Amino acid sequence: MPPGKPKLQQRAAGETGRFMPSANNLNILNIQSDISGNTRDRLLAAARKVFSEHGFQGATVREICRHAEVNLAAVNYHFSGKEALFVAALSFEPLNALRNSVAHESGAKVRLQRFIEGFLTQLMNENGTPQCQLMMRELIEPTLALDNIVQEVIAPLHEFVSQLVRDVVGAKVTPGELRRCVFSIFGQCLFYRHSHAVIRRLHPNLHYDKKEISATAHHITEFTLAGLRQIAENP
Amino acid sequence: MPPGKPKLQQRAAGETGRFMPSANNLNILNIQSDISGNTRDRLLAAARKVFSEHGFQGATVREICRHAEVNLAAVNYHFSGKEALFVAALSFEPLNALRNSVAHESGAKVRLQRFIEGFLTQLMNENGTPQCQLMMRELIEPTLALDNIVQEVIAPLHEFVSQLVRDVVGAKVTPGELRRCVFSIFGQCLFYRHSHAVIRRLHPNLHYDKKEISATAHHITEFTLAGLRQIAENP
DNA sequence: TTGCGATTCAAACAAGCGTTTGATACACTT
DNA sequence: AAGTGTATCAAACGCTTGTTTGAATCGCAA
Repeated sequence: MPPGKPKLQQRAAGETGRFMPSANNLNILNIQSDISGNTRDRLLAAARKVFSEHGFQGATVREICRHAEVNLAAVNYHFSGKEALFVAALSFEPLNALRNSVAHESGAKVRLQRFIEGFLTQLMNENGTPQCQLMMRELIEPTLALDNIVQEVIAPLHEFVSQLVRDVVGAKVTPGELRRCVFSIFGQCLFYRHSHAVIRRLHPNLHYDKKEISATAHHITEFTLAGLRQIAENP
Repeated sequence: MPPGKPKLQQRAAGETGRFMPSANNLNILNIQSDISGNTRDRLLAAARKVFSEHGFQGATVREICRHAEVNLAAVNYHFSGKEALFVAALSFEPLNALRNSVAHESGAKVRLQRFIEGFLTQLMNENGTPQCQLMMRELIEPTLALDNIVQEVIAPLHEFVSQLVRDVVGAKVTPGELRRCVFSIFGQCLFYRHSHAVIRRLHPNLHYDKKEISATAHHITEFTLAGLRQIAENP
């Protein structure tokens, strides 16, 4: 039993578990399990996957634990519960890294192109980080840490794109028009994630591999730049 | 008890319930309840409201029945269960009506403008039909009748917008570019619904009344037309 | 009035949920 | 070798869910 109130563990980074549980001791048979890391890390990885697929309400801790091959009680031992696990599974690094990597490109149009392509890649990359997809899922099902997410990631991201738009259309654009331009950019990108179930049914043979993502990013960039020029010319 | 297997009632349209239940007999005190119609219709109305707010998984039949002021068992009596109630609550008429009303406008740009404004209105209108919002909710949480919805509404809608795009950019556009243009249009519109929780947090003082919806529709139209012209000129 | 089918009711049911429990197994210190 | 704290385990708890049940109530017809 955990001593006192063991919730919200104070663990040093990289600390390893003490033993392998009997359900996981495939290694005594020299069988390599494809599960890596300790229980806590496996839980985080499984949580990102399951939460991003089914949403917070749709995901069950039993499925997460089954996927992580850990005991059911591990969620409440290593975290405080399902909700804390969700918050811990969130990660703002990929999107912040994208913002930073694009920021010191030269030329407004290049920065816009790079941002859209990077953003689309994070949204669509199936084998990539589900952390971004997990966050996008939260945007639609606003129950938990949305206030925090907006403050930490979304607002800086919108401000960043706002600056990109200003660099293209000039600083004399009205706040309302600026906001709508930013929304048009995000809307075009997010559509591919939010509506991907519909897209799959409309075009069953269409797969968003690296090439298709690149073509899509090129389209959105050209489409957007033309729209922005239109706004700039007719204020 | 219902005779045999009473599910999937065969009811004539407009048939009324036989008596007012004791929980609802406010009329003996001459108190006018704001609930109108029979049990089945009240259930449908409440289901549209609750489902569109919380999604299929998030909504509970208890909340729906409480909202409809109806006994809990009514869902399984008048329908076969929660899932059948959801399917029955879906309504394709508003979007099909929009398509038809726009179809016989003259001029491609006018049709596009009218469609975007009408679509945005159905998406955002808070006091309006929650049927469209209920359907849009289903697009993100693809569990139930999505195949049917895509076939009945989404596919015709995309085909309709595809024709609008062809009318603007010409028929020689490639299928891939055509598809991406349609996605850009829908993406810009749907953003305001899918991300409205984020928008509310980013701009707390911004409310999408009739005037703001109109301005937004105007922006999307101009933005899109410029993008389409760009596509048409650089094939 | 009596009987009957349709409808509504309160109550309970079975299943699934997140969470808790107490025992057990391990690594490490003394 | 014994003790201590950490981690995992199977099992159960309390609660909510969708659904079912059998009785009660209504309009209506004989």
